Amino acid sequence: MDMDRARPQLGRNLTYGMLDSLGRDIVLGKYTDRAFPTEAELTEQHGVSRSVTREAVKMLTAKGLLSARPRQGTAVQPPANWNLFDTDVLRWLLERRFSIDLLRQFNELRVAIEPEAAALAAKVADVSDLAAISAGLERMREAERGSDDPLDADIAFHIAILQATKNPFYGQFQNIVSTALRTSIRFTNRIKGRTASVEDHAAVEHAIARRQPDKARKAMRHLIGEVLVLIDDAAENDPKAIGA
Amino acid sequence: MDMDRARPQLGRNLTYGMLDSLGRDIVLGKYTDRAFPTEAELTEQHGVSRSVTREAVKMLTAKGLLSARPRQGTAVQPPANWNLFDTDVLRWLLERRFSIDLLRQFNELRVAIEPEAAALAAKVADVSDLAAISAGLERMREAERGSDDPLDADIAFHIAILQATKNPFYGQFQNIVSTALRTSIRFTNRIKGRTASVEDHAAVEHAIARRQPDKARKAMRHLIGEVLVLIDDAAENDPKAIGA
DNA sequence: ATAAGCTTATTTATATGATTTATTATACAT
DNA sequence: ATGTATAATAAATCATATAAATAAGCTTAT
Repeated sequence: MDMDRARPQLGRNLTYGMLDSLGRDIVLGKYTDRAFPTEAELTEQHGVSRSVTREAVKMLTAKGLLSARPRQGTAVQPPANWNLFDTDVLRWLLERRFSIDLLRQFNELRVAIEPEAAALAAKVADVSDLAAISAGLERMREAERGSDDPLDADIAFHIAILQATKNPFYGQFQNIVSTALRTSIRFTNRIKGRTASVEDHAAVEHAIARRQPDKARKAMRHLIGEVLVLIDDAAENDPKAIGA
Repeated sequence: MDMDRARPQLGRNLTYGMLDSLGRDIVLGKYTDRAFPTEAELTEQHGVSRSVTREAVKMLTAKGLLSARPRQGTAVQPPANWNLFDTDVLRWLLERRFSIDLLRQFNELRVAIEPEAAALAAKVADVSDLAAISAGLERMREAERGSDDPLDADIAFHIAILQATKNPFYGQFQNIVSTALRTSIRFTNRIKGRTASVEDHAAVEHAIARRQPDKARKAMRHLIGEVLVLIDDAAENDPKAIGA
């Protein structure tokens, strides 16, 4: 009846293991057509104590996935209430059956955030910020020659720009962009031998270093626009969800 | 030594009351120069059970404000780890000693998100979306005549556009924008008799209804640009934090 | 018939004690 | 110095008991 004991290795401890397990199940839609288990049932199914169950449920509540009321039980919240900017939630979403729709929607967000971040960076970046951005670009060049990891380099570049804005709201997207890029890499790599265009990235870096906000914005917009085109093409060629 | 018993009226129950109380304290910086209490100390100080304490701490952990490890205790995470897109966290931040800096930074985010949302809406909004946007605008007109609440109307308009994008990542900003606008209203109203320009909002609505993404983007950008100018002026005239 | 009030069953919420595990500082030995 | 055992500490876990909230059904007065 159970066989689903929490696996501590998935998290720091039982609570985190259960958090991860339940989070995945919820996002996978396991409970769309049936009631979410009661506290007592969860406890039995996972073979843990009530404390562990309750604390995992409370964390999922804090992330917007669940709500609990006496007598009524615990219920999955509508997806609109889920906090997509929580890296756990975002990771669960991206790791489930891969959805090209979600990837497109995420990049529709990037095309808003990152060009504006580049423009801001061009205004307020200090020398160490500029150094970090240049370093990211340099890593991309090295990756092209095979001596660095292309994904890590790409991420480092985008992260450095978000950091350079000195705006904590843009800073938030560091984790979010990292998570999303890391999880969607299998897909992006499949599209073609495609390594991200170093030229396009260099144009962004150049504009920021020269303190040209408008140019930086346009260059970044072009760069992410390319990704969106790529995604739309892929969606046409292979309309069904891609990959696994 | 304590006198700080949790007040259930602040939340649905003791746990939520404690969540709110601790969240405020953390954001206020109460623990920047001293260690965060241990589980046992929190329990005693707030006059609640360990269950309540642990569950509140777990929720704050899920929101990025705390982390707990055996032997080391529970510690406040650096602000960069806080999930600013969690409405609780955002509300705590905005409700503490008011910071005009935070308001500016938030509107630097809006100037990225909302113009792009308007452009997207111009592309994909359906009739009911357009109706909701028009309804928001109409409410603003009514508010101008005194027969509706200006803040609610303004929020409804912006929310409707985010909703119309059909993109869940933009949808997330509905709660965030609502929270921020609602909390910063005291400030914005103080700047001048200032009601938001209905004309500027009408331009956005018009462009979306006519399916003109570029015009919609520009109109929205102009609108929020005005707010930023307002904030920067206020910051110059009164460089110190405003309000309370 | 209908609405208000009462009862009951169910589920989360709270409290508390005991035990276990993870971590780190310290003492000790090599 | 470097590694190893030990002790101390705080969270993590388990177990159990009691309280509070509330949905649903039942009763009763009108």
